[in-house]
Formats: sequence, C-alpha cells, structure tokens
Amino acid sequence: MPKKTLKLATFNVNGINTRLQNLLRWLEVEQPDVVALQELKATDTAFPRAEIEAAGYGAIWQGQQSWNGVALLGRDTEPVESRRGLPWDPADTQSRYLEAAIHGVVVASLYLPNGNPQPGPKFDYKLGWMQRLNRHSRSLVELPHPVVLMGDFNVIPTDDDVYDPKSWKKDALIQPETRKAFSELLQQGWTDALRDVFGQERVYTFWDYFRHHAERDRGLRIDHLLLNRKLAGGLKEAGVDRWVRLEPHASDHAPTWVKVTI
DNA sequence: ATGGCTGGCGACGCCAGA
Repeated sequence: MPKKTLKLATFNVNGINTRLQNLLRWLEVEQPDVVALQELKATDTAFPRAEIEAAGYGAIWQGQQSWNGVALLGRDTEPVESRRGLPWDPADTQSRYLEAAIHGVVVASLYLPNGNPQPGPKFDYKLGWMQRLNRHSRSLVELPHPVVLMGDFNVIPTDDDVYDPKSWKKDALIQPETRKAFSELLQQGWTDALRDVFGQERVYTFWDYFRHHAERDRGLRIDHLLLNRKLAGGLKEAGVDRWVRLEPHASDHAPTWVKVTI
C-alpha cells in the first residue's frame, strides 16, 4: 500500500467557544489531518459542531461544564471512537481522555490533571490519573497499528523544558513524582516526538499570560506527542505553531505537531 | 518571596489554570 504523510496536532484551546476564531484560523492556515483538542470548557451541547464541520473536519468530543473537555477532529473524515475516559475509576467524572481511529492512526486526546497545589488531593488525583494512563497505554504501545498519545500532559519532563526551573520548583508539573510517572510511560516504548526531533534545542508549547512571556519566549514544554514503535519509524518532522500563541486573544498554549508517514 | 494575567460563573469577588 502506498505511504501517505499525515500532520497530527494537539492544541489546548483554553475554551473552544471563547477562542473559536483562533482555532478556525489555525485549521485553515495549517490544515492538520488529525487534531486533538483539550480544555474545551464547554458542555456537549455547546460544542461548535457546525463551524468545525464547515471547516472540513469530522469531530467527536467529551464536554463538561466550565472545565476540562477533550475532542478529536479528522480532516474530511469522521473519527471512529474506541474509548471515552480511562478505565478503572468509574467515580472519575472529569472529561480528560478520548480515543479514536482517524486516517488509519489510533489517536488519544488527553488532558492530564494540573495537580496544583501540591501536596494535596489535587496532586494525588494527578498521580492516580497518571498511573491509570500508564496502565492503559501498555495495551497500546505494542499494537501493530500506528498509535499516538497527544495532549496537554501538564508535565515538564526535564529542566531543559522550562525557561527557569527555579521559579517552577514547587509546581506540580515539575515534581519528581510527576517526572517519574512520565518517564515510566516513555520507558514502555513511546517516543517523545518533539524531543526526538529537536535534540538539545529548546522548544516550548505553553507561555503563561504574565510579563509578556510569550513575546519573550519564556515558556514550558508540556504538550507532548508520544508515538508507539509502529508510528515512530515514520516520524519526519515536528514543530510548534508559535504564531498562534502570538495572535490577539490567544490560548496560553500553541498547537504542537508531527508529520509522519504511515 | 510574591504576584503578575485570563476566563467562567453568576453577580463583584472567587476559583482554576500552569
């Protein structure tokens, strides 16, 4: 079968309705084939289905009032849903995980809990969620099909992934327990695509709204695309559409992507 | 060491984000 090239992207939109024009403009300019969205901050009925369809994308979503919410988009195709929510905790009602087959790739859109303040119950929830993710991901990494886990992981993997590690010392995103859980996930056999492509070079995906951090490129790398063995062999390029972060009324995250052949 | 910014909720201040 002839190989095809796909652009797979993840974007924490920080409110899909608040930032719909930013999202639509990015889709039009960059034309990704597969998109994972996080932080919809919208209920299921408030999802802007018509506008997304008019832009040329099929979509599935898992909304929630006020917070969280994840979605998957396929350019000129309807995602085929394979999972909604992580297994093993029926009491967890937060909308943070959605999985589907799109253009021949198994794709997860995940919004890992922030976990602040730490220590405390929110940090415990984060670590528990990571344990469940790692348990579920073991069933995906060795699949003979291409698989990508992408989203806002809320993990700063190393001190090279933050403009100033000292100022984030107490943050849940940088704690040893957080990093250990993420490292254990990678050790299952996942490829951290941005780090693989950029090597030692600095690359960020999030810049907070304070002190003109976006313009000064003082950011964090917390949005990740993890490729299973089958997909990692086809990794060609990776990048961050930082221009989206510099637009008026922007999300605090930028779209982060890979180009792969399958 | 702290607070700086932004948005949702629902009624002006509080919470959550990272």
